[in-house]
Amino acid sequence: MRDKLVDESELRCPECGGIEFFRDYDRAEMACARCGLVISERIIDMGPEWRAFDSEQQDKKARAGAPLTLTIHDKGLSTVIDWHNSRHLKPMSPAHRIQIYKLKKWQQRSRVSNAFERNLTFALSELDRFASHLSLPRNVRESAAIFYRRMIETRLVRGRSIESMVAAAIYAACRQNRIPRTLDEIAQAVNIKKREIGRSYRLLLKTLLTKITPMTSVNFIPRLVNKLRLSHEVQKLAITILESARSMGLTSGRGPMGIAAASIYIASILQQVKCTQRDIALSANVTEVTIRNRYQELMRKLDFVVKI
DNA sequence: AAGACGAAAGTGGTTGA
DNA sequence: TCAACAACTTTCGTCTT
Repeated sequence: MRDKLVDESELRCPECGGIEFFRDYDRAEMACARCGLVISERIIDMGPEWRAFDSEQQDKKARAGAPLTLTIHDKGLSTVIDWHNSRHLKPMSPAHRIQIYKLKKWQQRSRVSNAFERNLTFALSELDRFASHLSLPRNVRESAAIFYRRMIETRLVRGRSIESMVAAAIYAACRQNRIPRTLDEIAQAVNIKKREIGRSYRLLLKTLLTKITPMTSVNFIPRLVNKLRLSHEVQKLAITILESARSMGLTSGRGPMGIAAASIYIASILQQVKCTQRDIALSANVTEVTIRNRYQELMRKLDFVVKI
């Protein structure tokens, strides 16, 4: 299958500047149609053929179905019996119609028959709701779904609230994907006590033997910088400060947000950008006092590292 | 007057017996 | 389960720009 000429409007071949590409799904490559340069490997085609230019193609369009996803309990693969008739066939008799309707009902029941499926169905809809609240990207939702599936498989969810386990899965997925969300934010979005999510999260790590590298304060910097509308230079400097602070062991045992906030504060001073402790404290959800304390610790020990 | 500073008391979570 | 503990917050008076 190497016959698709696609037009990736914003993509250009770095070799010849061509704008048309072959997609080779068998080898998962994309190549320039003019010079043959392989642009990218590992393209994934999970989408159906959405385009249709005439009525004939419109009819053919259904050949692929919706994208495969782990956030629907059967990965979106189940058969759904349509209650309406296809327009290619002759109209159904009323008796036939009733038969089809019953068939549909039982088929739907069997889809979510066992406890596993029922649990998953509910949990994944909750997951989607929570993830929307937190405006999390697709990939985080998918890995949260994977976590949750594994949690059910190891019987971790039994006897515990589905919501808190879903929240723990989301928290784990955020950390795994380096999308910084604090426990506080998640607790607020899902309306569950922070303590409970934390407990579920620890359980998740222990039972699934998952290694998730601890969230470092560096992960919070881009978000804070963005929130405060600071320049990229400030961000780079703040990260440098943070890295040297960490290498000197100044970050252990401290709240990551406080340290991130303090290094941004220092960076903004060094860059001579006006930014008050108050503003940063507000964006970082810590107090000015905490920023001050961290900031002074950092300045005391780092003054010879960061030269003005 | 706004922002920064720092002392002191209070709060909520963790740890270890 | 409980006390000790560290980190962090709240509050408020004072200093600096």
